[in-house]
Amino acid sequence: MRKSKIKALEKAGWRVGSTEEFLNLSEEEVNLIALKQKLIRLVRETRTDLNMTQTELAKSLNSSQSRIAKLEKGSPDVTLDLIIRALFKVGISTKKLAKVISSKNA
Amino acid sequence: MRKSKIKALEKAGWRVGSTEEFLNLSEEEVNLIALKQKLIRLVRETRTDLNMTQTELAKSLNSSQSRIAKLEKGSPDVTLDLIIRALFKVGISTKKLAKVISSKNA
DNA sequence: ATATCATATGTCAAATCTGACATATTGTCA
DNA sequence: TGACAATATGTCAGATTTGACATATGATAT
Repeated sequence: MRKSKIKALEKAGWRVGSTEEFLNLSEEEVNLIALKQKLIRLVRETRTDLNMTQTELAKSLNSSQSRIAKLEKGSPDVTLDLIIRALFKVGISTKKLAKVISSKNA
Repeated sequence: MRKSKIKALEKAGWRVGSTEEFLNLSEEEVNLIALKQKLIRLVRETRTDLNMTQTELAKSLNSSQSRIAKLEKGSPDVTLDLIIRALFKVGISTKKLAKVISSKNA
């Protein structure tokens, strides 16, 4: 965004900044969200590769289809704990896990 | 198995770690616990390397010293989310994170 | 089009986790 | 020894996450 435009917007009463700033997200929260996104993608990819349904994965985790759907959709109330348990359940190794974590976001 | 059950059993004198089979801990729960242990170690190591106190780390995370103490002691009620946020707060990169995750337990 | 299976969305009570606080323990100085 | 800082432990009310359920939407057959 052009500086002149930013100034103009600020004059009009807008606060111009990054999305993170707007949402008041701290650095480690941003990093955590990015990490979750990578892992969530991996859950869905791996699950579908195994021709497994959300319902099947849910049952094996003593969870429910709706929760897995929320997980894969990135619902903010899903913990990293559940994501990681799902990953282990679909057979992801710590090595693969590490690889994905250190990879750049798509 | 629920954490509350594990806690109850431990209070009653059982050692959970060594009686996995009897307690019917599933594979992904065991893996999750092992993963947490690795990361917990990394939190303490990195924090002390930075000459940072638990109180200081807690404040920067809007948490409390007692929670960080529990985290570093491996209290079962501490989520992976909090552990990872702590790691990012002490400056761990995703690369380093990945390295530790794929490393063997000491 | 309709039957069927998979996924998405909304709600909620119960389970779990949280920061806060008090207090105890440990370590480290003089 | 005692004072002091750091860490550990216990408790708890409030906040968040959970599985469960109902239901909607989507996808894919026949």
